[in-house]
Amino acid sequence: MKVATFNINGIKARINALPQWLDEAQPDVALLQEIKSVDEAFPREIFEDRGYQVETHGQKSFNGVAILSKLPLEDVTRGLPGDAEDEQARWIEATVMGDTAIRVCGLYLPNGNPCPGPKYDYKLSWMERLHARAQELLSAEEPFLMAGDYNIIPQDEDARSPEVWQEDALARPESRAAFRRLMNLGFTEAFRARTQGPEHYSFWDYQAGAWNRDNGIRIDHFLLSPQCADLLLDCQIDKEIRGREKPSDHVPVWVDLAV
DNA sequence: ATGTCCTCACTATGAGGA
Repeated sequence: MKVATFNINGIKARINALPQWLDEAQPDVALLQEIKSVDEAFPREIFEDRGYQVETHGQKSFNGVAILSKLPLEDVTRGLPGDAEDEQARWIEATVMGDTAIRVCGLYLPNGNPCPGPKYDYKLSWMERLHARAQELLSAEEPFLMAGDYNIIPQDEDARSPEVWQEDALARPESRAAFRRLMNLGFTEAFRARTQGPEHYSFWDYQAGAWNRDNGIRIDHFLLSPQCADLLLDCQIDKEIRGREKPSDHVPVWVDLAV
C-alpha cells in the first residue's frame, strides 16, 4: 500500500498539477495539506472520478487538510483534540480498511514564525497536543502513521543552509526538542529509516531562486508506530514534481507498506 | 531570508500568510 503526503498550497492553484501527479504516482492514500478551501468548495468529483474516497477538513483561505483513499475509510475524525477553542483546520484521522487496518493521521503543523511570539507559542502548544494524541494512539499497539507538513527541520543536515534557519521557528531548539520528544515515544521517521545524509529536501521557497539553487529544507515527514514501521518497504521524495509547471512549494513524500 | 506565490477583500491593488 502506497501512502503519500503532499502540501499542495491551495487546491485551486493545484487543480491541474495535483490530478496529474495522482495519475502518475497512483498512491492508494494521499494526505493533503493547505487545501485552503472550505469543504463545500473542494472539487471532490475530480478525485472521486479517479476512484478516491474524499474526506476534507477545510476552512476559508488558510490551512485545511484532506484524505483521498482508494480503500474504504472508516471512523473519520477532524481536529486535533485538546483545545476546543482551536479553530484552525490542521488535523484529520481515518482508518484505511485494507487487509490490515491502518489508522492514518494527516497533519499541518503550525509554522510558528515570527518567533518568539504568539504564533510560536501556538506551535509549541499544538505540538504538546500532538504528543498527547500520539500517546493515546500508541497505547493501542496497532499500526498507525502520522504524516504531513511538520514545519520542522529535524537536524542541520535537513537544510541546504542550516545557519540561515538557526533562529527560525522551523529549526529553533524548542521546536526540534518537541519533535524529538515525539519521536522518542517510539516512532520511526520513515525517510531516515531508509536514507541517510544531506541534500534530501521536500520544500523549496518560491523566492530567491531557491529551487534552481537547490536551497531546500526537509519538513514533510512520516512518523510510523512500531507496528507500522515493521511494514515499511520504502520511503521516497518525489523531488522532480517541484520543477514542473505551476508547482507547489512542497513536493510529495510517500511510503510503501507491506499491506 | 527575499529575487514569490496563494487567497481574499465592499474587484484590481494591497494585506496577510507562508
